[in-house]
Amino acid sequence: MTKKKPDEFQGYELDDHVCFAIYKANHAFNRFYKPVMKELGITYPQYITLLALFKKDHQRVSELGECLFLESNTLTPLLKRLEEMGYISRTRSQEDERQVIVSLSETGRGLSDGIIDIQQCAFSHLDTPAETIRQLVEQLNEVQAHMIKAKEKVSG
Amino acid sequence: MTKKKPDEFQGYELDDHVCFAIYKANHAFNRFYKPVMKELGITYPQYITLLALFKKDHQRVSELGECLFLESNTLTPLLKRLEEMGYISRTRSQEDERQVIVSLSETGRGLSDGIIDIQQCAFSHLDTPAETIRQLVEQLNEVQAHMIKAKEKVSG
DNA sequence: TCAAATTAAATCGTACACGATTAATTCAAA
DNA sequence: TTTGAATTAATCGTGTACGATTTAATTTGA
Repeated sequence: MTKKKPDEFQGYELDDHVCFAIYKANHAFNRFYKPVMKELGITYPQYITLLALFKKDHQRVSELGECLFLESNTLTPLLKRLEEMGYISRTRSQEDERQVIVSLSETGRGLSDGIIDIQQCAFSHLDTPAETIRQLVEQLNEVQAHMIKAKEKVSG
Repeated sequence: MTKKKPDEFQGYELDDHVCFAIYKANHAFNRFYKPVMKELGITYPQYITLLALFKKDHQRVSELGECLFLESNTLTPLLKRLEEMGYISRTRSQEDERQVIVSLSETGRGLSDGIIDIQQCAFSHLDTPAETIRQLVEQLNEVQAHMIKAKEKVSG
């Protein structure tokens, strides 16, 4: 019986801390962006989705899903809300009626100004050298890649 | 008119990438842990909650909320599910009837063995030197702290 | 050519997240 | 001591997430 008792349980410190540190940081970004995005009338996931459309307009639902790591079960209702608010349009492709093309409306494009201001604000508050942030992003992407591989190995 | 047009929109690269990198890494951990936790009959948030209880048993709901960054509106239903499954008990405090004390059951404590194995598996798949991970965690905690401060300044 | 396999999105059920409100208890000040 | 403020959970409504299934359109192969 080499297992620790619950009262002494610390978990495997490092992984425990990485996953929890990421959980906390993600929480913090959510909580920062949520109220400021509310002033634009959108949620944080809707903001992330719009960013993807700012970068590349007229994407299919599955294309958007690939870059956001979401599927139609999550995206469809989210996109319907953005459509109801008039920020995007959803139209069936002519060539392939199965595909739905998501496009920014004029109003939707107009959100980019407010979003730029908010991003600038967030970045300035990070108060961290650009190079440090660049390295952090690189490391996070590595961790992400490793965990995706881990998932494939462990549970398909 | 110095603002970029949507087609050229890149956002403020660094913040954009940090928040998105964290979003993606969090996703990856979620997707790794979800199926393996399912074999134990629990969800990822329930796993995080149990970790907090392994570290300190008999916490109040608000105490748990502080370390998990969650409030009763999220925790109450989650804890009720853990109680229904027999992993914890929820009892009103004798001294202060407003407080609910959350305690691990024998079965709940028994989960720690399986959880240790899973954490070991996750950590080994990270395939990264301990010191590197330690630094990453530190940086993430700094980013988190900065964003919490940013939120306070920007939207109370 | 036309039925079977494949693909894309939508739908459904369950479980978080969270702002806002409510209910019950305790504390505190007049 | 008694009313009003403060505290603690719980409740409610909306919006993600996601596994599993369904529907509709396209592709493939006999």
